[in-house]
Amino acid sequence: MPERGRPRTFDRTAALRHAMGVFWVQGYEGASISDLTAAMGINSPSLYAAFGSKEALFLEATELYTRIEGADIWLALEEAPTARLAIERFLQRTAKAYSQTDRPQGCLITLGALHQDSTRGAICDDLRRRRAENHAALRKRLERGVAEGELPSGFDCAAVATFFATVQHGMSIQARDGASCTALLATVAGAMAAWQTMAGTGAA
Amino acid sequence: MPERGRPRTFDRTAALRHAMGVFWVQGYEGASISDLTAAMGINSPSLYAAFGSKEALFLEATELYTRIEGADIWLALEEAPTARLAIERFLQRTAKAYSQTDRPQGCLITLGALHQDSTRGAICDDLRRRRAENHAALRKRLERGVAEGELPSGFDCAAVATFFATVQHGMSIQARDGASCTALLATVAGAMAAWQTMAGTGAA
DNA sequence: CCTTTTCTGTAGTGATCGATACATAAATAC
DNA sequence: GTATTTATGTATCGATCACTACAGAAAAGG
Repeated sequence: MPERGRPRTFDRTAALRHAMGVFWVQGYEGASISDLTAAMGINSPSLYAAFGSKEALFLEATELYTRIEGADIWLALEEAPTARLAIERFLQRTAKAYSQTDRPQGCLITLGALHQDSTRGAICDDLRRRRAENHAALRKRLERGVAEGELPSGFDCAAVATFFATVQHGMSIQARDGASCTALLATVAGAMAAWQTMAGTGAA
Repeated sequence: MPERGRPRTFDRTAALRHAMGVFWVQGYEGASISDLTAAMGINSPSLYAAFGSKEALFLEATELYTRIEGADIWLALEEAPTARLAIERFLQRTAKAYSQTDRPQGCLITLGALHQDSTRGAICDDLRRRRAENHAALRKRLERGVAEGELPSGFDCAAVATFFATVQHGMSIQARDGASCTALLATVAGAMAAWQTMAGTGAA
């Protein structure tokens, strides 16, 4: 525990939260160091001393985002008694969260860095990994549904997880285009309309 | 027809096509003038003389994209005999087009500029307008289905159009993450699984 | 006290951003 | 021919990019 030296005069976590907000609105490459330091209330040397680089700051911001903003959505998967309810509540919470007007619309993980270029492969890789984790969480919940007899044994959990993950990704773009919670819930209803067909026939 | 003056030494349309490819891969702000001129085989003064500005070049590139790359997908809507087949073929052509390996994955209109900032409001507005046009095309095809008796009179065409547009947007991100055509077709199957439920109950 | 360690603000670094000035080249108009 | 018009290549422009050198300030260790 390094208590030596001049103590930091700003709240590191609060600054990180502000940086997360900037990345959320503007994306990785759209957020300049000036934007970040202005929002964080510090000068650039403090940013580099505390976080290392813009890239490292972004990675910490996505980690915070996953923990703070994303947790509630994904908790729905575990808590719901059936796979069907789990998916439905997961999408409904997504609709609500993505359209809140007191924060940026859509998802930082989905929209943060879609265009790979030479300098930010690590950023894209990190976001892709997180998106893959989300897909895996959906698939595992569906597999639990199969194991518990709610879904037929031939159910293609991976394909259905891809479908619902794709819907969620699309909702990020709809939300970024200004879609209301009501509009997003209409999409959720559409996605859930697929459930009975898929659950009945063994999917896909 | 201005035949006066020194004639242009490059093919304007071919250069525009190359610029479109750069914007498609890297997005609006990810594509630098250097990237563009290198791909177009010209120097920056020629770019500005022929296209005016980076912003104007992008707008022309999206227009070309809509006309060349997007036409085939949207033609499916008009040609198919039923609304159901129209939507299904529309999504299937999307799956194929977005996953082609001889061009960038996903859609330029969807992925080109998702982060609004002060300098590129016109770009975002243009892409949003094109996305809105796509939504309107889907809605109109569904309304035709209602008019022709294929769909019930209470069918919520706008909401269902939103659902399928959202799926298509999500497919852009999946494709950008490396999803194969097969994987995208699984998502299409999922989306179409919703059809019979929506068509039977009056949707949403 | 003095040294060490760490943070802070000022003021930059070289690189690259989008966009141009300028002289020259190549066409038409007369 | 000369004048006019437009395109081209070189060589930038000021602004901003991500990042940092440096000196002073504020703490602990001795």
